[in-house]
Amino acid sequence: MSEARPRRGRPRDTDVDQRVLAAARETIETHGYAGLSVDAVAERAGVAKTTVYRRWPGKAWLVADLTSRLQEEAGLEVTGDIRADLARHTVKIAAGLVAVGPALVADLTAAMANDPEFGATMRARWARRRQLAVEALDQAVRRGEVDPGLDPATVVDQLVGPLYYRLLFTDDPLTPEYAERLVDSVLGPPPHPEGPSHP
Amino acid sequence: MSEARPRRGRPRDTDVDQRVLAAARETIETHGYAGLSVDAVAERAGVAKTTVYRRWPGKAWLVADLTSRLQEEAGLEVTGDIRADLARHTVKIAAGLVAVGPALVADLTAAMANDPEFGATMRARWARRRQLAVEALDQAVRRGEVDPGLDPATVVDQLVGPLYYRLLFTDDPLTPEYAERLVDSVLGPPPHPEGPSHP
Amino acid sequence: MSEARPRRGRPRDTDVDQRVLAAARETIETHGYAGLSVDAVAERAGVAKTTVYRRWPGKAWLVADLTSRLQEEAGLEVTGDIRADLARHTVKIAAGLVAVGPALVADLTAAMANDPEFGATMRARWARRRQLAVEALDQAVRRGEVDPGLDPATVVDQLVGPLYYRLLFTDDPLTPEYAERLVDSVLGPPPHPEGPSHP
Amino acid sequence: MSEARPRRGRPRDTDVDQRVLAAARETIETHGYAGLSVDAVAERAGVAKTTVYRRWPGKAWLVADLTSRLQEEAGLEVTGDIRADLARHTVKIAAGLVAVGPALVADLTAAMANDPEFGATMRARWARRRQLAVEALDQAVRRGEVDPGLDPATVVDQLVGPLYYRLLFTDDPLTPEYAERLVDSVLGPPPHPEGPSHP
DNA sequence: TCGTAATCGAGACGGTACGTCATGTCTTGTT
DNA sequence: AACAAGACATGACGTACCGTCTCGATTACGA
Repeated sequence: MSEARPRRGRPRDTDVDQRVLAAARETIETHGYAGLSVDAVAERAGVAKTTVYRRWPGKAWLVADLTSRLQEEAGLEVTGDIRADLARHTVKIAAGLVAVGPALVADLTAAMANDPEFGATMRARWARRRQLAVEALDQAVRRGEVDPGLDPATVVDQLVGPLYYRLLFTDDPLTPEYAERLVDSVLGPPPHPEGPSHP
Repeated sequence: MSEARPRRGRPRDTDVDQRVLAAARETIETHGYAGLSVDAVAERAGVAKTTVYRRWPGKAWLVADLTSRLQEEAGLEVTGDIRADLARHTVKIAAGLVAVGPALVADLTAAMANDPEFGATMRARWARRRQLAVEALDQAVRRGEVDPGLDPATVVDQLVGPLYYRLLFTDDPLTPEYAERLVDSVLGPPPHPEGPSHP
Repeated sequence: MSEARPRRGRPRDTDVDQRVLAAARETIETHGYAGLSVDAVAERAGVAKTTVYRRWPGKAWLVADLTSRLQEEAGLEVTGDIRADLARHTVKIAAGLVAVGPALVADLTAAMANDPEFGATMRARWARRRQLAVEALDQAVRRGEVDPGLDPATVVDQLVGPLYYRLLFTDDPLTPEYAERLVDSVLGPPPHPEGPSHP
Repeated sequence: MSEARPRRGRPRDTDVDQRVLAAARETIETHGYAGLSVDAVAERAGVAKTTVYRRWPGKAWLVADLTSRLQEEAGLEVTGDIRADLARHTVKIAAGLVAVGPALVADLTAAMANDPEFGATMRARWARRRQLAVEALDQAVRRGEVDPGLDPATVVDQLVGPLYYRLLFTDDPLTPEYAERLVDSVLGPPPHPEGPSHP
């Protein structure tokens, strides 16, 4: 990736990325998302607009970068207990979405729909995460850990889709409990040590 | 509902709405969603821009109106067979979303997030539809038609949420089959009283 | 002028003119001249915009009407003492201009320049007043009352022109003293009973 | 005066000013003053509207700039013969006003009355010119070159005021002869040291 | 007394321009 | 090269007037 690069000329100021991203976050906090213009961010970061565009191809990419740092990495941990794994995963994603907030997500969505290249990139990024969850679930199905009638891809959509839906299209809060309820809803109620649902 | 108003002043030209909406639809079809400016729509409709703004507070409201007409009215029909009712409903919503297309949906989403008033209005509009489905499912639960462990609101989210999710965030197509699969996935496989498909 | 007119139909509401003009004056006082729109005036007068346009061909004509009522009729009184007559006349015009104010005058000026018909009408209206002054002065010249080298038309312009000039283009106030000074300046200093300027 | 500025950022395209002003002049010539919109000028100049607004705060300022270039610089030349100096000056101003035309002048006047800041700026600009003439005349008075009873400021108003008055409020033409007649009218007929025209 | 004609209130409508905002590119001089 | 500064093209936004129009509801006069 970083092949010896001869790197002629003045080297890049290393903390510019941080300053810009911080400025973006602060701008959103103080002036709301609507006030997030590249000009404003650059000025707040004490950086020229040119410098911003040298690092990110456009506003959408900058925002995408910002959001991916706001979310903790929602990598799926596979422990063998698929229900718990999915629950943790779903809760993490929900938390990430809440941290980022509806405005950012919505704007990125619009950018994805209007800029094909950006859309493809973002979709690919998320596809990987989704694929991991699907595979884990698929293996659990094969292991007989969950109802064999379930389609793994559909189930995963039914875990993640409602998160975005709630965030963007309803007034209801996106809580960890909600995320867990989603898991129970598709996988069926969890078995209890004492007194299972089907005695 | 409010047909009793005294009707003062010059009445609105009845087909202006139609002309504007038609012009908007045509503009999107020919120039893509990105080319949809209020100026362009007004000109194409043979109408003054001010006339457009008299009827719709802004571009977003016009587009929202347009989309709600592009979707067939996804009113939930209650027949007593909740599974079939929900399936039909979900398929309809999916078809509506496909008809409207990701770009429109995404942009409206962004508008909702940036204009609080618009967001509130749209959310309220959809909340009604959602409420109907929740209530129908709730009654089916009480009737014992479906698993009593299911939370109606969560289930409905798991039917509708994935539709938006697929449309906006994945490359996978949004088909009627997918919509039906969602129903089966949360409600469990359909019972086969008289002869299953593969006996 | 008012030839027997059959006067069919509903007669005009007699005090509408007054109400509209009053509303115009009030609007200027409270919202400044910039806020003087026909809509605003009509609303304030409790009158429909149509009604305004039925009486005045356009905004400029309304404003012209308003100004002519703000100025007291500056008809030239001829007493035989041309210097005193012109002084009184000039002072009256100055007072009228001050009462009307620069904004109104300026806007009427612009309207005159942009609407030929309106311009012609207004010019004709003032031409009469000007002609009277010129004739009075001309007779005084013939009577030997003033310097025979003076051109009456030029002198009158040098009395009235500076009034508009001061009002519109300088910061200096338009006082009665200034108006009188103008007369002295062109006609030479007034003769004194005891001790003339050239003993 | 301020040529010492560090010159940061991309320098302004030097001929943009020229192109815009030329476009404005041409637009007025072809489409009349009424057709002078900032949009039209910008397009004709091959320049973005924003670029116009970067240089001139608004339409009025642009037009004002244009007019000041249409008038040849009416700086007062002081030769010692005050009568000739003032005559030349007055003729120049008259010529400038004619070149600019009543419509422009009238509209600028209206702009001055409606936008206080613009008005103040324009008044200040002209005040300098006026002050110069007043001072020159004042010195001539002290030198005994003209009637000591004359008030310099009043006289200057009586030279310039009638020019505007004729241009804007009468149908009479604004000729050089008229301008010269104004001078004779206030200063008295010119002395004929060596042989008058009609002895 | 009843119809006819004009007035009035209300507000829709076409038209035109305004000034603003944000994106992303480009052009300087400076480090 | 990277960087700061800022000019520039582009394109849309929403607003404000103007003057015209189309309704329904009045209000007189004349047949």
